Amino acid sequence: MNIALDAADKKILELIQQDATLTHQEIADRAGLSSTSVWRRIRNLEEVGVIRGRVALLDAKKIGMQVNALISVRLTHQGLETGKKFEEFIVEQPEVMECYAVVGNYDYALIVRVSNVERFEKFLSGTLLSHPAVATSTSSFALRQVKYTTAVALD
Amino acid sequence: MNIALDAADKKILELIQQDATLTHQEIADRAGLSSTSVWRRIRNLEEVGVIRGRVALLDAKKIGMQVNALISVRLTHQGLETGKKFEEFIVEQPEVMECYAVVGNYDYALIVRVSNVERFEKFLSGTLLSHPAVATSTSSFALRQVKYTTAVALD
DNA sequence: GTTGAAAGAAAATCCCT
DNA sequence: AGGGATTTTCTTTCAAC
Repeated sequence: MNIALDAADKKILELIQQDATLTHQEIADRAGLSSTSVWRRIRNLEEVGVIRGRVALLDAKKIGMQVNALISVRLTHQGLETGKKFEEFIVEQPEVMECYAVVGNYDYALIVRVSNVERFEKFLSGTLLSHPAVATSTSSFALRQVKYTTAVALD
Repeated sequence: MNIALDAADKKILELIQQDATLTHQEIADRAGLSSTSVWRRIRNLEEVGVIRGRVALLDAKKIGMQVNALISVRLTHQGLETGKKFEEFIVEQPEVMECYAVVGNYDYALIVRVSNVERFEKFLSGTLLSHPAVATSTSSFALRQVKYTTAVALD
């Protein structure tokens, strides 16, 4: 399950986590490798699934998706079946960017992104709270996104 | 500030948010455009900053970054100066994937990713709680990442 | 002003040592 | 693992709508 990375792999991953448009040659120069070697290593990292994919990141504000909400959800029952149903439902909701199963006062933490407060209200009462597995929820709006990175630190 | 997108732009963005390795020709085929047109539109979307960049996403579990923590932070003072210092500090911490300024019982919500619980403990007491602006914090570990997407829904 | 076809440049991929 | 040929893709140009 756990894949070992050498220093060259880590360097490559650090670079492409920040900028996936770098050419193999640019990566090779910065990592002290040949471009063929970079190509082969990236191919391997993709094959074993360390690299899940490459995506374009958008500036959500610039396209009018300005509301970021943090929601805590408590389910009606904590059994496996209820959780499974809820999770399948969550994965299908385009407004939900992230969902974490947690323990404690609530069962799930969600990060939701919508264009405005009306849409949020619609998502909350029309979608989330309408789901039979959901008992209660607590929402708060993010005033600002102080930091957002997809790059995990490789230590 | 807010940039208007037509149907073709939205289709292109939807596709490259899911997979940035698609060629212009593949995008063109799926969006009903020519590859030149796709190229020009993507270039414009980059210039106006709608596309912030392209990055490689990794499978954090496979490289041993298995601990995902959600942390609520309350500052000692809610003045601008304290907040600014804290935010500058947070941006520099590689363990912090996301940070949101919120209102309510606490001031910031953090998502932190580290390799193991020892590293988390080190980050929490050695880094976060050692910062003079931090008054209190509440942490919970994510049992599971149910959903994680970087793709915002364009409606 | 926006489109698409086709040429030219650049990069990715594969082969061979 | 690296150098170089081949293939694919990206970028630019230019003519048409």
